[in-house]
This record gives sequence, structure tokens and C-alpha cells, in this order.
Amino acid sequence: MTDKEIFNLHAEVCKALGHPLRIEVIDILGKGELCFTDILERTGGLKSNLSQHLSVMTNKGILKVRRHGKCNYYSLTSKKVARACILMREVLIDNLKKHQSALIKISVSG
Amino acid sequence: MTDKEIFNLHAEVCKALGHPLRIEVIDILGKGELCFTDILERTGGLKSNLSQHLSVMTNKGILKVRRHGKCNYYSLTSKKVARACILMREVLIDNLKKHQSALIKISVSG
DNA sequence: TTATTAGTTCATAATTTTGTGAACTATTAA
DNA sequence: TTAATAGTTCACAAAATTATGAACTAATAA
Repeated sequence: MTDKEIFNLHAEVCKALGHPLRIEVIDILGKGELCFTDILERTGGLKSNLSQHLSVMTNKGILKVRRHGKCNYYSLTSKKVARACILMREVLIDNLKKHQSALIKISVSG
Repeated sequence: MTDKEIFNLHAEVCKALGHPLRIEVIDILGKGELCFTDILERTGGLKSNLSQHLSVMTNKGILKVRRHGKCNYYSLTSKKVARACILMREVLIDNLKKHQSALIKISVSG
């Protein structure tokens, strides 16, 4: 496999993190497996939309499904996903702090 | 800030990982700061395209630029970005392995 | 001053992603 | 069998992302 092929696949997996609803789902499933309806209850929105997003995440290999009776139970394929997500959340928080402290400096000096 | 606002910003930061060229750039910059031309030399492609991708990453707060003389030096804002990226790479590798061992099982049983 | 280097910005077209509602499938319950 | 529940799939429009090349700007060198 070439480097470029790896970068492509890697980006595909990372894309699965790049949507607010999918971030929310990763957050929710970080605490454990849940069925579709329970996820929908927590996130809100249309079931068709959630279903499609879950399917994207499953296809990219960051979620897995367990079908049992009428219900589909979703969970993270790996704790690594949750950890990567938390790291990126920290990057966001650090950025927000930097931005805020920059604003404070401006308002003090200005 | 509401949860949904956090999920939005978080997804914005994560989106910055969701492109092959940007993954490659994160890989390259994991080893340290480089100027635009050196990055371009390693990634290939059009300078305008790279410039736009670097600008996306900078705006989302995962890269920073240092302008010096004629050159613009880019670097990761945080090691956390590189670590998140490595975790997601591991998720990919784990998936590929699982997929491969599934194929082997099929070819053995089939 | 003029040219060169280093990169950014812009306009545009092509592609991809997203949200929506309706239709569909599969499992269980009555 | 019929109805209800749980969820998926489909078609389509709207929005966002991407690649491309030309034009532009800023700093240095001749």
C-alpha cells in the first residue's frame, strides 16, 4: 500500500469525526452501547438522518452494530476513537482559551 | 455555551483532519516546523491547493504560522493533534487487520 | 528600479456531503 | 393474519468542500 493510499484511508476514518451529530454520538457511546432509539432520544432530529450518520460511522469502521430482536445496538469499535475525540476536544478548548486571553489583552491595552 | 455549540466547534476542529493532504501535512509537521515550500516539495500538487488547505488548518486552530522574511513556517499548535491523528491511524490499521483476517477465514472455510 | 522568490487570494466548476420525507423491511405482539 | 415497533433505504434538493489556474501581494536580490 502506498503512502497516498494510507493517507486516503486515514482521512476517510477521520472524516467520520467531522460532523456535530457524529461527535455527539461518539460522546454518548463513549459511556457504552446504546440502541438506535435511545441514541435518537438523546440527539433529537430525524431518524433517517441519524440512521445515515450511524451507517457512515459503521462503514468507516468506528462504530459496530449488534442486531438483537427489534433493536440495533451501536457501540464504538475501539476506545481509541473516544480518546482521539477527547484529544481534539482539548485542542478546541485550548484554542478557545487562547482566543479569550487574546481578547482580554486587547480590551486591557485598547 | 450549549452542548450543540460545543459539538459544532468540536466537529469543525475534527474536520481539519478529514482530508488526505491535511493528514499528510500533520504527519510531516509532527517532526517539526517547516516552511511552505518544503511542505509543498514533500506533498506535491499545486501551491494554491496546499495554501488553501494550510489556511483551513490554521483557521481551525490546528496549525500556526510564523512569518519570517520571505518564508512562512507552519507547525502544529499542539502535540495533541499529532497524538489524535496517530490514534485514528491505529483505528484504521486495526480495521484493516480485522478485515483481512475476515477474508482469510472466508477463503479457508469457502 | 526591476526582477525574483514565496506564497496568498480569487473565481469557477466539479464533487461530495447533508437534511428531508416518503417508502420500505424485519421483528415482535395482538 | 394484522398491526405496531424499530429502523433502513431511497430520491432529491441544498449546502459545503475541493481542485484548478490566473492574478495578486510582500519581501528580498540584482
